[in-house]
Amino acid sequence: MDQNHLSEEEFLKQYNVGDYERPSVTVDMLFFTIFNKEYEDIRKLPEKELQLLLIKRNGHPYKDSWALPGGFVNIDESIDDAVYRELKEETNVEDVYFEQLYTFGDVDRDPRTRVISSSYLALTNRENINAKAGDDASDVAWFTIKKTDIEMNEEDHKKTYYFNIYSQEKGIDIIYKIIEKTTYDQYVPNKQYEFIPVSEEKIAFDHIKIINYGLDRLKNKIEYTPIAFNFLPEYFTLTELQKVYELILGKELLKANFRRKIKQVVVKTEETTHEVGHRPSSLYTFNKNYQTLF
Amino acid sequence: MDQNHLSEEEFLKQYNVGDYERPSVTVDMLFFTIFNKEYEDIRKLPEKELQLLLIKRNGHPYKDSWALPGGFVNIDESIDDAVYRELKEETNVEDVYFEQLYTFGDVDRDPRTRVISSSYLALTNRENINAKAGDDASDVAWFTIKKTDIEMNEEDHKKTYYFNIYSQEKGIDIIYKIIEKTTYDQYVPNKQYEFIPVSEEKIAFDHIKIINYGLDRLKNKIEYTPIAFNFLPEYFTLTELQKVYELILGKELLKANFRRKIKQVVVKTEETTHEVGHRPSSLYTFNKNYQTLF
DNA sequence: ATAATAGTGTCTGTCAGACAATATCGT
DNA sequence: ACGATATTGTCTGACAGACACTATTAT
Repeated sequence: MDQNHLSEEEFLKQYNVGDYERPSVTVDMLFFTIFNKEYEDIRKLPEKELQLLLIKRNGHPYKDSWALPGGFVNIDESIDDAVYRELKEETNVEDVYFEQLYTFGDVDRDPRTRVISSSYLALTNRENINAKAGDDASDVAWFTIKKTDIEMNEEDHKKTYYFNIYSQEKGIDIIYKIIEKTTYDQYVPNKQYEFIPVSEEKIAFDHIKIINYGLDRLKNKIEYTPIAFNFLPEYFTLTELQKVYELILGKELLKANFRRKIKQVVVKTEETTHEVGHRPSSLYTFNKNYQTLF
Repeated sequence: MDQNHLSEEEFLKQYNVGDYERPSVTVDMLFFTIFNKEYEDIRKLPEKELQLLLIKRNGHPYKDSWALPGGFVNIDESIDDAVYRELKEETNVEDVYFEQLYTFGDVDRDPRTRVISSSYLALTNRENINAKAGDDASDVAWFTIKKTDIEMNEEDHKKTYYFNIYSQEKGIDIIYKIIEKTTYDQYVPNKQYEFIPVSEEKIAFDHIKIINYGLDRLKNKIEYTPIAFNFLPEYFTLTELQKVYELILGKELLKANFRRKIKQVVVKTEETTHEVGHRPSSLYTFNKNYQTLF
C-alpha cells in the first residue's frame, strides 16, 4: 500500500501518463563498410576505403543536405529493435553487427521540435547490401571517409585535421576542418567543426559530430575487440585484415609485427587465393575461441 | 523550396509535431564517492569503500525498493542540463565530474509507461555532499558496493560473482549473483542477474544492470583517464591514490610499480601528513599538464 | 624496540617496433 | 629475370610484474 492506500496493481490501473510535452526519440545509424577499389593492373591488390551510408534529405530542414539514416523509435519497440527495423528497411540487411554509441540531446539539434537521438554504429562487409532511398530521402550513397592531419601540437594538446566525405561516383566532395583541444580541466577533448565550402553539398543537423564520434569509437575498439572482422567476408588474407586495421587506425603497420599480434585471433585454412599475378596468400578465418584479443 | 513549395522558414512555421505517442525520457545517475572508514587504532590508515547514492522509493511501482536518483528530461533542457539540475536538486553539488554511460530503452523497463533512460556516471569526493530525500523518495543513503568472485572459468568464458550493496549504518544488505558469459558469436558478455533474498530490500527497475554497467566503465576508464582524481581532494598521498585504484580494479597493486606508473600524472608538494603515528607521507596534486596517462 | 607506513632499487620476462631475409606466383 | 606480394626470423629497447631493501614516525 502506498500513501494513497493503493496496491501496486490498483496504482498501475489508475496511472495516467500525463500530457506534458515529451521530446521525440530517434535513432541515427552510422553504417560503415569497407570498399575494395580495384586497380587496372590486376597484379596489384585492391585499395580499401572506409565508407559510410548517407541519405540526401528530401524536405526541410536541411533540405538537399546529406544525413545519417535513421528514424523514430516507436512506442512499442526497444531502441535496439528500432535500429534493427531501420537497418532492414533502408538496406535490407538483417545480420549486421551494431552497438549503441552515444545519445545526443541538445535542445536545438533539430529546428522542427525537440529530438533526442541515440546514435548507433553498424558494421558489415559490402556484399548483399542494397541501400534504397526511403520516403524522406531523394538519394542514397556510400561516401568514402578520410581524415588528413594538418597540425599536431603535442605541448598545446591541440590537433587539427581535415575531415573529407566524398563520393567519386556522384562527384560529391564535402570537407570539414576539425580542431581538437584538450584543456587542463577536462580530459575529453573539445572539438570544433568548421565547414569548408567546396560545393553546395553539406552534412545535415549535428551529424558531422556523430560521424566523428563513431570514427573515434571504431578506432578505439579495433584495438581490443574483434570488430574489424565484421568488415571482412568469412575467409580473408592477412594482408586484407591488416589493411582494415591501417584504414581505421589511420597509420601504416609493419607486416611482421601485425601478424605476430593477431596470430591467436585467426585460424589458417588450407585454401589460398588464386590467379593473382603474384605469390598466392593463405586464407584465414576468425578464431571464435580466441582468449583475449591482443 | 520543397515538394510543397515551401521555404524552410514557411515549413517550420507550419510544422506540426503530431500527436502520436512518445516515450518519456529520463536520466538515471550513478553517483559514486569513496568513503573513508576510520579505524579505532589511529596508527592504521582508513579503509576506503566505493559508495553509491540510492533513494528509497515512496510510491509504486517498486515501492520501498532502492533506486538510482534521476528524473525526467524537460522539453527545454539538454540531457546534460537535466543531469546537472538533478545533481544539484538531490545532492546540492554543482561542480561534479559526470559523463553519459548508456541509454536503456527496453519496452518493459517501467510498468507505468514507456521510459527511455540515459544513465550517467557522476564522481566526486565525499566532502560538501548532503543528499536529501526528494518528493519521490522516503529515504536516501550511501551504499557500499563490493564484488566477490565465486568462479572464473577461462576456457568457458564464464565468470560468476556476488554483487553486494549494503549500508552498515542502516543495516541494509542486498545481494545479487551475476553470471557473465561470452559466447562465440558475440564478444560483449551476456550478463544474467539473480536476486539473492537475504532481506526484503531490493534494487528497483533494471537499476542493478545500470549499476553494473557503470562499474565496468569505471574499471575500464581508470586505466587510461585521470577519473580517479575526482574521488580525492586536491592534496592526497600516493597510498590513498593507490587504494582508489585497487578498489575500482578489484585487485591489489604493488607499491613500487604503481608509483613508477603514475609518476608523470602527479606533482609532489612540500607538504606532508602530520601526526599519523608512523612515517609521514608527502602530499601530491594532480598534474594538469600530463601528456598521456600511463 | 615495535608497529605501521613511506619510499626506492633492480632483476626478469614479455612484447612492440624496426628491419632483414627468403619464398612464390604470373608475365 | 622482374614485379608484386607472402611469410618468417631476430635484434633492441621499453615496460610491467615481482621482490627486496631502507627510512621515518609515534608509542
